[in-house]
Amino acid sequence: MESLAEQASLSVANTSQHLQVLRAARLVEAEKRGLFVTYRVAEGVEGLILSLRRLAEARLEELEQITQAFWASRGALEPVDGEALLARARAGEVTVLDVRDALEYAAGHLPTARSIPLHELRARLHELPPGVEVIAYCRGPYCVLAIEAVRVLREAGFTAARLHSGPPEWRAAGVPVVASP
Amino acid sequence: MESLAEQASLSVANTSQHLQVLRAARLVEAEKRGLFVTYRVAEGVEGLILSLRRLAEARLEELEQITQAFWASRGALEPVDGEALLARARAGEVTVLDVRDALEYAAGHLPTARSIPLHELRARLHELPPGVEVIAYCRGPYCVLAIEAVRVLREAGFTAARLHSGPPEWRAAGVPVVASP
DNA sequence: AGATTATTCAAGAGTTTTGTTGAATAGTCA
DNA sequence: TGACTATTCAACAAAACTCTTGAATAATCT
Repeated sequence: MESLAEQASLSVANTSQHLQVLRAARLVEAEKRGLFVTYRVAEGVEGLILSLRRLAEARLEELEQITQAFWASRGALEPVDGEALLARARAGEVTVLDVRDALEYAAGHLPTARSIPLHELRARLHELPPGVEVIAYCRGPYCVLAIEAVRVLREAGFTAARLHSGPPEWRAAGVPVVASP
Repeated sequence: MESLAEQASLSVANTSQHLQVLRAARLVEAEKRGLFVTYRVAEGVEGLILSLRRLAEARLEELEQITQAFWASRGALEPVDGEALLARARAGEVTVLDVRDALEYAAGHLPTARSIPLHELRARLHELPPGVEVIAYCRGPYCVLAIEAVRVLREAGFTAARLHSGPPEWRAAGVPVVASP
């Protein structure tokens, strides 16, 4: 909650009110665990959001144009995808990097991924095996964290690329997404 | 447009404004044909609405309870479904009846259906072949026109039942839906 | 028990959305 | 061309939503 309010840059009270509304609408579920309350997006809601986005992509040509231009202007960040990635990661050929906040990583991430939030990346570059290609991801196609991460990694001499998709897409596609305790 | 404003019981100007907003959002398409403008829900939007409804049905148990109670209180209107209906209709064993407005019928209806808007039904009962079972439908599961139609038909001595689904569901399921010129 | 912390509640201000009214535009028919 | 009709525009009023502030509640720690 604390963390949600901060990420949305809203007051804590306002965030709480929003969550109450969403809870009354059964779109999120709350679980009280000691002093904290954990909120979870309800089953099926993520899928609807993805459907909505697909419709938007299908109908708004200018959206595609804008995002294309944006990505192009950020340098050639060719999207990488596919499940072969998992095998390559297990074999140590690539490092899969989750650059979202630690709490988001804990809530669900790719099995082989390690967590370094973007704002800590520059200071923790030494944790990455040198000379190994890095594949960074964040929340999905419209999240810019991984784009920035790739920039930082390339500046530091790494071969780096961005994974276009994120946890919501993987869950929808049946790709395993694990949570940390 | 005229007809949309009336059905929504909104002023014509207000209806026009809503449609302009929806058009700017690419959710509806407009086509000017002489003095009138024809509006059409854009491709894919109907599907999103169905997805949204499915989510609502899945998550809101009270919705199911309310609708069950409502239908039960309206008498035993067992829902009838399936494509065998089309065959039976072609064979003349049942009359399929569309009780929506004439314009809605024209925009798309079941191939074998004939149109009698609900408010004209009592006066046009004689058009129906006597002694033949009638299956009435309207806009879909949450539309009450067909429920009322069944009541009227039974009062008049017909064997009548309600088709639970409507054109949006059929289109999503690939059932043929035809339009009148 | 008392202090501390995370979350929720309640009242009010600011902003956005929705609706109304009356006039303007554009196409049709005589 | 001029009268007519369907639709849209523009300005304003009403309603709903969002956010802030300050206090209340509930669980934890010392």
